[in-house]
Amino acid sequence: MKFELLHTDPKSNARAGIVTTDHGTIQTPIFMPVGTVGSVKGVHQRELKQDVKAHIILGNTYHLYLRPGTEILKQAGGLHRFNGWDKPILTDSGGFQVFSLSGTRKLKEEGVTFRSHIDGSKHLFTPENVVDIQRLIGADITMALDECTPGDAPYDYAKKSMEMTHRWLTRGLNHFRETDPLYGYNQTFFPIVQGCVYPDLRRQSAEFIAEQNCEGNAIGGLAVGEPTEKMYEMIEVVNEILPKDKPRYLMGVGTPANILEAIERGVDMFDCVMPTRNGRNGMLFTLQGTLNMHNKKWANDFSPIDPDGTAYVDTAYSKAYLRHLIMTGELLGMQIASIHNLSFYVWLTQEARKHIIAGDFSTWKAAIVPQLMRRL
RNA sequence: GGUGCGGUAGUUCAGUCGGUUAGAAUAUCGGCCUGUCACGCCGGAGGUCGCGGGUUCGAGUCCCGUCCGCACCG
Repeated sequence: MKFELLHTDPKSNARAGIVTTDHGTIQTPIFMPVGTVGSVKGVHQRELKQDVKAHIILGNTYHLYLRPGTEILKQAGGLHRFNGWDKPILTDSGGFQVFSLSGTRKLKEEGVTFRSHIDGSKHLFTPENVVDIQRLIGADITMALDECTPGDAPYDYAKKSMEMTHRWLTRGLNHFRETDPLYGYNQTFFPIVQGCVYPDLRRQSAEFIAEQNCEGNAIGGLAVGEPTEKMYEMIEVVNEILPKDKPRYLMGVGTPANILEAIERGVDMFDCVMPTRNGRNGMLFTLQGTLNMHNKKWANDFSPIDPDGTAYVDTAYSKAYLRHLIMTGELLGMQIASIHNLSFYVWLTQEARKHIIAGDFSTWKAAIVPQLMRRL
């Protein structure tokens, strides 16, 4: 993997760059659609390319390991061959599941024991075997196993957790460097900054992560319950330390406004389930603000879903029709909403990129953030 | 015409031996969702218990009448 930094905004830390992988390039800043089990829910690969214009999608180690399992993925020749997506893929390590499945897991120095949410069976994830699984999945960008601490974790817990995440990182990275890709193209490995909402821990973590000299770095443990301003503050603290010549990936964030604020603070890559999950649940993100398609006021609004939108669905269908589909639980409604939201998210990051290159990012951002936060 | 069963929220239905403010599902209205256990979750509103009498301290519940629906028998 290679990263080329093209422009930095003179008035902020916003950057435009290009990540090059063996499966193609990624124009940063970029939003990456989440495809947990090897599918971006409700959106097929052709739409991801033609409408959403995704540069890269995610998969999840925990979910893919449980189903279909590594044996099938190996037989398939990796996830790209399995799901027909020939552009870059990034896999999360399962670190988020350490957080989200906290009711059914046990943390130890060795790793984390999960109880499968599907059949209750027990599985051990270690920093090393998570590398092995991601080798088998064949993601272009793999992630270290971390503990994503909740936003309200006490200082002592956050510190201990961060230190373990660092020890896990050393083990995972060593194992990654000792092993080879399986399918004839390169893979890379991103470490993850933790430290909760505590600036000194975040600095300490960012310094440790920066020392590893990986090809890209991630910021984790944010948007997990802490106030939004704390999140922005932590991004600033961390990005003062993370190397400028490597891409920075803010994991799991966020709303359109969150993303622009993070871009302004020097983040290059994002992923979030919001555009797909909230889309399936009837929420639309647009440049004018968010719409709840459940609201009665759209029932007879025959105007296009999003007149400013760039996707086919934005003008092909009316709000009234989309509301009808959502209210009747039609799969097509979820598909249209997902395609619209993902298109908007990718468009938004690419628009940010254009403004960074043009040199007017900050004024553009300041003008549209209040719009994005409106509720229509 | 007779007999039986039924009539409770917009809809489909629970409702104990007669006992506090008649419940559920669904629909509807509104909210939530941040490295997906998530086509999910939370909440609001919605009732002259077909109608009219009666018994009772108290009736959706028991009795009488009546209307409507369904089934069966003439």
